[in-house]
Amino acid sequence: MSSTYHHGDLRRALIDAAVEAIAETGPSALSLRAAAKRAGVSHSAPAHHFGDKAGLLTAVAVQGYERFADTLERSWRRTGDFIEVGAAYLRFAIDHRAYFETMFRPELLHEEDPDLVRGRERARRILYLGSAPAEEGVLYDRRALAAWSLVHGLSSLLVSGNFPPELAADPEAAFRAVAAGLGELRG
Amino acid sequence: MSSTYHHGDLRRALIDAAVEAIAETGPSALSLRAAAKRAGVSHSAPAHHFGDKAGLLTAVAVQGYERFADTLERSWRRTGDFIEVGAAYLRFAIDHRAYFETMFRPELLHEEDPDLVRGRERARRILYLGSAPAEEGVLYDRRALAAWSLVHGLSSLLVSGNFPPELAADPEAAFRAVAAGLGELRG
DNA sequence: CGCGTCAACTTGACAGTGTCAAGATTTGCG
DNA sequence: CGCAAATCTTGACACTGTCAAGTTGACGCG
Repeated sequence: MSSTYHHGDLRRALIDAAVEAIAETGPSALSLRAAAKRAGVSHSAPAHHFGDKAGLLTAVAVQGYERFADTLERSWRRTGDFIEVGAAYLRFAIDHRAYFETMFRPELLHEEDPDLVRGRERARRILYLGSAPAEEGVLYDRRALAAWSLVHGLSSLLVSGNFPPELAADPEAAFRAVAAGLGELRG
Repeated sequence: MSSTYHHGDLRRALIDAAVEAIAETGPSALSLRAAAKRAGVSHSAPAHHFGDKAGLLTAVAVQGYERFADTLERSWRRTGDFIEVGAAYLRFAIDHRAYFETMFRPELLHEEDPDLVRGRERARRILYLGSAPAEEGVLYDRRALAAWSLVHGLSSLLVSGNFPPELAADPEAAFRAVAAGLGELRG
């Protein structure tokens, strides 16, 4: 039967299936066989395209980094504001939780994968350097690192359920409130 | 043979074995059978004490939260300074990486476990309220939430390998530099 | 048009995993 | 001393990732 053999776009279909499954159970509980079943193919079809379980998760992470970097870049261009980019970051973590969780779980990925390295590097460049044009020698902007840490911490705490319940209802508002009052921390 | 039966302190031994294993492979790759072998008992001894794989990980997380809260509390008493507590937080994440990673991975734990809830609550109280005495109605201190997010983000990024390489060598110094310049973010 | 080569996918097998039921051993309490 | 309960083991089951071998289909070349 020609419908099963040569699916045509199985790679993409498997990634989509994996993302769905991850959204339900988290990345560490992803099962290759379950993803294969979801895509309607045999249990070892994923291995052919991704080699490995880590290979499939790496492909998910790569796609995640692409969308992530696109989102951040767009937000930078539109607003040029740290706070707004931070809010976009937070929204990405919430709306694309499956991607977000997979991206920051290196023990499940092929860290040396060229596409992954490239995607990560692109996202890092946006986050480290902030609005500063890529000066030679300047490897990071301290303000950007602070902003990144803050919003990544908020996102991680939120996604992992370690957030004050009364703030979890509107995390973006909480983020804006916290960010607006950052100066108080110094005193 | 009386040496294998009635180990006497198997529960603790299994937790220790689990912590060692987690330190090597991460919490999601923990194997009950491997932990049992490490402790020198049969493959299903862990189930008797912890019921579940999630049960063992929960026990690890509970112990982690206890040590974590002790560390933070001690730092508060000694210094009374946000920055110093943050530094202690960061050091804990680095020095007790296995605990730290397990604590913030809810999909692997029994979230409703009373000991876990208690431990988490204790840590949260320290982190949310900061130095403020537990006023009624005040559920969190904005400065504390900002500090917590910042240092948790730094810790997570560091532990997950998403840190500028030249800063990863001395993360505490990086944290202090970032925290000291936080006010700049507002402008 | 036919054929062969190659990629895409399947089938079957293997060791390892978590979990459960049943059994064996030891402790402690009456 | 003896019995009940707690502790641990043994054996089994379904499921997992991975690998080798086989099957099917597409595509270019004669």
